[in-house]
Amino acid sequence: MAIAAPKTRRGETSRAVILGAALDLFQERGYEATTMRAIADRAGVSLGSSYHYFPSKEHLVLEFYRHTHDLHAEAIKPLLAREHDLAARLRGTMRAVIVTCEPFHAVAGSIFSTVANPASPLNPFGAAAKPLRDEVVALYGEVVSGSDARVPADVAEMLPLTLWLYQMGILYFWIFDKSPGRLRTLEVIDETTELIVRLIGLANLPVLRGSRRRVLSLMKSIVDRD
Amino acid sequence: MAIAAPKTRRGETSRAVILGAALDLFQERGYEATTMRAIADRAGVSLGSSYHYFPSKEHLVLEFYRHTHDLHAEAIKPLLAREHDLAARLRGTMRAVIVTCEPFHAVAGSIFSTVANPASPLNPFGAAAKPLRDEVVALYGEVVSGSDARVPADVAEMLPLTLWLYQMGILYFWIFDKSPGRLRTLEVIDETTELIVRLIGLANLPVLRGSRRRVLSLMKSIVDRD
DNA sequence: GCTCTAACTTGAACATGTTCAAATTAACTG
DNA sequence: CAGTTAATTTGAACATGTTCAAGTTAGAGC
Repeated sequence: MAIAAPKTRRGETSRAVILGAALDLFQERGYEATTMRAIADRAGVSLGSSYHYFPSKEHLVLEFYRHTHDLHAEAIKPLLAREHDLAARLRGTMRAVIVTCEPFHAVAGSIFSTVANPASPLNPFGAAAKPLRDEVVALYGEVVSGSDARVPADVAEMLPLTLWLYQMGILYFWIFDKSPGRLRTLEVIDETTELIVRLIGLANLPVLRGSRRRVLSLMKSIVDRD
Repeated sequence: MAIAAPKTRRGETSRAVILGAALDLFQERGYEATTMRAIADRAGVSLGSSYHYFPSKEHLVLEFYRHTHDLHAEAIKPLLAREHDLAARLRGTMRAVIVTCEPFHAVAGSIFSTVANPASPLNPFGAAAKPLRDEVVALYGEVVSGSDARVPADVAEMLPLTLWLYQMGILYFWIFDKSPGRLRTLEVIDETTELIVRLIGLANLPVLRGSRRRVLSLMKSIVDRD
């Protein structure tokens, strides 16, 4: 059920032109208001041709995801190279998510819900999304490992995955955010990233050690089971 | 955009019979596989008639929500009357959620995603869902207030809302749970409810007081803003 | 250059959520 | 009981995601 890879140069061109049209239209009109016929028209191909490359309208969303992830990863490269304070790295990374996704704010809601469906092949927890999910988790791994913070090994193991979840939470908040310049979300990012880093620092307190072990082993069992 | 209330006895009957057919079919075939035509057929009315009472297929879901909430509230009454230990109350309440929703497990995925859409009138954070949301939050308020746990006032204020969110998280986990008898989710409930209660107990620790204040004021500002 | 095959393209056809103008029903008024 | 009106009911029509059988193209092998 994977997206069929083009086998010829003509195919590659068609695929690219369809995807480009889709991304444009999603941005212009939103996900639901963009019809497959409109995408085909804009791309200059027939309706059926679109379905040759993308099994469904939803599958175009996965490409949309990849597109924004690539933009995001590119955007934070300088930050990750320069900055070594964990709070600053995390804050910068999250801010960049928001900034990168801003052009798609209007679309994001319907996309989010489309993708939240566990039956959807595009569900972030599912198999089809694994390559991209792994990339995103790895990116957060780099945010942590490239910092000078001393993170206990058991925490460090689960942290990237946790931050990936955290990013989804922030994105869901951002979808609802109607404040000018999405300042509200930026405030929440500043506040929560600092809290997260502080909490990591507290994880070594003797009183918290028991709970921490339980939280981590619970998370581990959930991840491993799937 | 609210659901049109019937004005005559005939109307009441029609509405009830349509809703009943929808709930049955959702259970039998799932949300997506249930067509509006099938609902109308089963109810013995015409397609257009269904739309007279329910503006969209999604609106039928809200009724579905209310239905399960009522079942749930009824199911935990004895527990809440008898038990006063917070952990036990919370555990029992969450277990009852899963048990109550079990017949709808197959449907729950698509419903969840439908409802997760911020543009949907049924979004749990939106206006249309407010009456039901308030009821659910109030129920968790009772879970807390009826217990003998000593909860700091500022924590107690945000706790019901937090538990409502927690319930949604558990439900999302449950949707993915394919273990026999949904035992996996029950385990997670047992583990997390205990962690929550323990965390509440820790909230008074001097080292945590600062973070606690910040978390709570952040949550408060988010809730008040909306 | 010819043939063959796989890749690609096409548009009609289908299913389903939704809309709407017209028809029907029931209840109230005189 | 006749007339009026509002509620209800109907089914045809529309838009859009998706499928598919048939047609077209381009490149590999000879």
